[in-house]
Amino acid sequence: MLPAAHRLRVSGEFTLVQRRGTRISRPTLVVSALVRPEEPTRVGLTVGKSVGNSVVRHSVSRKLRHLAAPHLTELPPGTQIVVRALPASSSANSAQLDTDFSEAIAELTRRGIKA
RNA sequence: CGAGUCGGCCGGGUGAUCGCGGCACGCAAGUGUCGAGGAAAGUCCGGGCUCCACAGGGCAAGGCGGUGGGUAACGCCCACCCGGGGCAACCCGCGGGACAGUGCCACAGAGAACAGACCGCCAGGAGCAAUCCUGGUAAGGGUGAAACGGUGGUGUAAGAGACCACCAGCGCCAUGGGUGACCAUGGCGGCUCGGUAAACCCCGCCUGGAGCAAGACCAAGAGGGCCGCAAGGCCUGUGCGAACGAGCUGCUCGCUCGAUGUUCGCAGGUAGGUCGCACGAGGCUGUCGGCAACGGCAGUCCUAGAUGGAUGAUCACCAUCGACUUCGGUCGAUACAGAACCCGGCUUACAGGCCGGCUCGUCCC
RNA sequence: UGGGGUAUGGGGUAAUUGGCAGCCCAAAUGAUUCUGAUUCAUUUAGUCUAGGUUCGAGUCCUGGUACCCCAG
Repeated sequence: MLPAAHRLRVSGEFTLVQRRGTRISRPTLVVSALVRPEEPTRVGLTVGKSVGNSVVRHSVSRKLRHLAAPHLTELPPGTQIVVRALPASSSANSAQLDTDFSEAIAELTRRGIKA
């Protein structure tokens, strides 16, 4: 699970990462990332209304938040990540979400992340 | 045993490892402990709480609507009354007023609201006849959701509450019962008056406005400042523009304030932290009062508090359901749904299961 | 959190005292043509949902569902 220090909180930071960052998409989610070396590594989640009702959205965001924790150390320091959940994620179990997220992170490190 | 009806309850369980949020202890590492619901939902009513407003008069606007009780309050709940449905248990009802006034009742039909006469029936007259004219009548026919009492008789040219008996309905009176809505019995009256107020309306009762992003405090602040490394966000001074009025939170009268002014808009938007914020119309148990809703008393318990927003992941065993089965098991699934200031209700969603009351039918003793 | 609105065939839209649910496009069938387009004729299909008031409801009332908008 993510401690509070590693969460993205401010609305402006979300738009910044999603607009300027590198973007990788998988069937269940879209990952945007941006390196800002002076910041701690942080992750933010966006789970829209199209995913499902409140119970489904919370369950998806809990799974994603749990999955993000082990990847924090592999990333370059100061990486800002925004994970946007797509409607397909409502029916996916956590194993599928894990493979999608890990692939996305691997793709990001291979391609390199914008600064 | 079958069919039905009403009500209450549960909402997967146990354990292990790794994590998240609050609180307590600790210098720290960490340890301990607590951590979603019956609807947390929809936001449809009612209240607490907070701020604003509150000299007064008038007019609007909205809501509610049998009676009695419960409650902090309610449009909620309980009991009863009345009307309708059901063999019954029981269910349903925005259930005041149509003699205050206005409006509407399509089509059909002669006629749809101070009744009226198409066919018909009867009498008189005209005519060779078919038929026509005048008058009486409203029993029968037909139309309609609805046609100005029903059945039987007396009566009559034919008929008719014209008269009589019974019944229905309306009004009044008396007696009895009930706190009351109302009910029962008896008598009298004229003989009989449509529906719609979830149409306008009338009557009675109730309602100041906004909402925890309410609101309070701390910090800082004068041509700038605060938070942030930054991107960016914020506070006010100030500037520009518009109006001449503004306030009394619907309108108006009236009153008060105001040109060094007031209001609105734009530059320029809801926050850095703390509190509010988890002990409350609170839960459980017992007992007493009450048909019940509910209330009194005693004992006992403390039970989420986030702010991009905490409940997740993996595994084992069991439970329930489904599919397959070589009957050993294997595989899959586990409803509706997630607290955001807090309570009381209503409404809606819900896999599956448990318990109880009552009614009807059949059989047996 | 507070407030407002909409829902009518597949799509877009009418319907006022409450009295036969229309119109355009689309679709289907047929005719015209050697074939297609155009044109003509015909047809299918609808009041978001559950109740209530009324003789009668798209319209009035209540609850619900979905969507949209406004303010903070």
